[in-house]
Amino acid sequence: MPDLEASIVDDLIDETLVVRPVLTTAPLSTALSYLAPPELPPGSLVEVPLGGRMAIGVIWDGVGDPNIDLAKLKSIRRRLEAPLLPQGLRRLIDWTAAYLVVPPGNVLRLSLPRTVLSPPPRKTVYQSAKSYPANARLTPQRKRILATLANVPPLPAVEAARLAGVGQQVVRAMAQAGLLNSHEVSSDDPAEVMTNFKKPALSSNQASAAEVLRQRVCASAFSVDLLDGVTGSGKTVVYMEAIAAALSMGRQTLCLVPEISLTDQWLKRFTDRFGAKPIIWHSELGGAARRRAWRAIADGSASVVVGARSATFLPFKNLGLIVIDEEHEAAYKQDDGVRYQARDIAVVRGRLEQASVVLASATPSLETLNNVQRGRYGRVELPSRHGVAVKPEVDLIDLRATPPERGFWLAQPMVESIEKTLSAGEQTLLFLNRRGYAPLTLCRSCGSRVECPSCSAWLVEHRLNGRLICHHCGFSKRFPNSCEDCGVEGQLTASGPGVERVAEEARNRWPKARIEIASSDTLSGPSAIQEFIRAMLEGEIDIAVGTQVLAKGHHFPNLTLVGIVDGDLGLGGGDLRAGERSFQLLTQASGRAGRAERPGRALIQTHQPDHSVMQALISGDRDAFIDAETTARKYTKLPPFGRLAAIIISGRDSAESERMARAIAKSAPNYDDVRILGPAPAPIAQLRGRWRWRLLVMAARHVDVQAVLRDWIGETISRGGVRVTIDVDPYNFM
DNA sequence: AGCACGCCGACT
DNA sequence: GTCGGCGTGCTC
Repeated sequence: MPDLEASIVDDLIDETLVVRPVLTTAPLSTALSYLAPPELPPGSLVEVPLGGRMAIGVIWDGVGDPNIDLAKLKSIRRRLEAPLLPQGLRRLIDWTAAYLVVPPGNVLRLSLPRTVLSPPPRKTVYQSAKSYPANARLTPQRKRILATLANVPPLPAVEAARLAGVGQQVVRAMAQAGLLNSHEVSSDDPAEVMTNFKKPALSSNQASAAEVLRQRVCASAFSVDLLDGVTGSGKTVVYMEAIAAALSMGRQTLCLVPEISLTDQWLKRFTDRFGAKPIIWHSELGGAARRRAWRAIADGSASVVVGARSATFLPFKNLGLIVIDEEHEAAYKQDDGVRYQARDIAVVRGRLEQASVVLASATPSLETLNNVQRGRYGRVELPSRHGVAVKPEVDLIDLRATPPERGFWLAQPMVESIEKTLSAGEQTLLFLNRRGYAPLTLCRSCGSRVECPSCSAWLVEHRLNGRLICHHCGFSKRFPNSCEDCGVEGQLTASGPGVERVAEEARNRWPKARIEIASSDTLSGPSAIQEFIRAMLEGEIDIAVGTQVLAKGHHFPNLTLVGIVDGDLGLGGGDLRAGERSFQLLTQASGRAGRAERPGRALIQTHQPDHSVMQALISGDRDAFIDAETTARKYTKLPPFGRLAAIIISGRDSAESERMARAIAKSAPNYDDVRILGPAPAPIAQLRGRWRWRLLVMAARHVDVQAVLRDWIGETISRGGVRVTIDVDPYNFM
């Protein structure tokens, strides 16, 4: 018998109940069936009994399983006081789960972070009663309260009392006496109202690009456009006009940005344009702010949301525009848990919501450019830089011909250029995408290398705090005096450069120059970054030595030289996107030079001056580089010309993991046009104490890889401490 | 994911 | 004699 007595919702006691699907956040392969009132709309948030406890779920679309054993059926316990999960999002969750071969409940969890479910705090507000009871006494204090409340919206007691200059007890007594009415309202402040505050002056190129995007938004249909323009061409100004169009259509905008790269500069431009701050969504958001944002997005009062990749799964009520800034950024790929590519999912969401999608980048991804070529995406180009700045001149320094002296990292031509820049009173950026002092510490006595105890990776020396740190798991320890293998003292020696070491060299060469390091270690948090930017702008720094935190975004008018210390870093590693990514990063870094009236110069130190990435950088011919990469991918049948999925097997026990990996490989089905590589130990074989093996599935474009994976592996599973994870369209091969 | 059910070590 | 370790399996 169905469990009826404990189950029925307070306000639904007399309803007839029917079988309905409810998706919970448990990692189950389908929605479960429950008894629920037929008139509860799909998307209602409900509490249901699940395996001896209560779980949060959402009434899903369609009908419940008609073949379900009636004895198993339970009823929903209650409906939660929350906005509906909109239909577009429900369809997106189903689509994403099927595409990534993960349980839909896991995807639902991305849309329902725990904290958003707590009911919004309420407060009691008071207003004057329509008519006063005959026996009510009107003292002078009471009259002042009535006068105060006469022409304002209902106020909380404290507030009314303060404005009237009386105690709040007066207010409460008046409510008792029937002189005031009270009611409960949400104590959350409403989202700020955006207006078409201040239209910017646009160049003619920008104006025509903005017009194309405006028309797309006004068409209220699905479309995708690449907004393609070099750094400084004004992409932000242009897509803000698309946001203005969405505002005027009364539809919401989602603006995705990589990580929390949301700068004060960007926010200032936004508020200057629209007269109010957007809703901001990222992983560090606190509980209350998160709940407020989520509800405002779901009830439609939030008109513009700027967020990191997790914002892709927010419950927009009426989404009309999705902007993906820096669409090529690898940070859009989530690399644990539900491994989604936010850019790709956002495009699907655009289709489900009949929204316009704008992909903005100076160095678009090969996948996006391919979609443009195939005519699936439009392209809006911003050809020239806005204003007077010119592209930097890019030159290579062949490290084979002019290597730096032993123990130094800057080659002679680089040193000379820096000296020229210093004497001209201009600024230099030395770019090296490697934190710390040295990536490897070895013992001169026994030759051993200092490794992380729980990862197969070297510990990186950080001299600023005297520690050795694992960049993969965060393990750290004090720099030891003696080698742990042979015990010999004073023989541990740094090998290879990090930003700290390059800064040390620069300080030795130019003792009078003001040199600062900019990496996530020295610039932790927005205030430190702001301070660094200020110091750069005011000319308090001559040479900045930085990692990719410096590669993008900021305008430093007096920065005229960018030196890439190791252009080859990132080219190796057998990652299919290594060349593309390297090109993007080095283009971004080089683009820092000379943005105002002064022409800039970028110098790249490399051992491979003939490499296609280096040639593309000096010629500035992005399209030729992309063509070559595209041809290579076509030939090797790699994405977007073929499909790729990784199967990652990991466990604390090395032998168990290997055995599982081999068993999975052995059970591989034989499909046409599907190749299976591996199992092979992952390049970082042990990570955070887990031994990892990988298989790679390569399939032709027409193959339904998801079906293959479902048949073969099922969803992500965990047995005997060994975890099997599927990564569709992997970005990270480590 | 939780939480139950289920078989082997050190404790009031 | 039990309390409890977390290994396996199910949740409408």
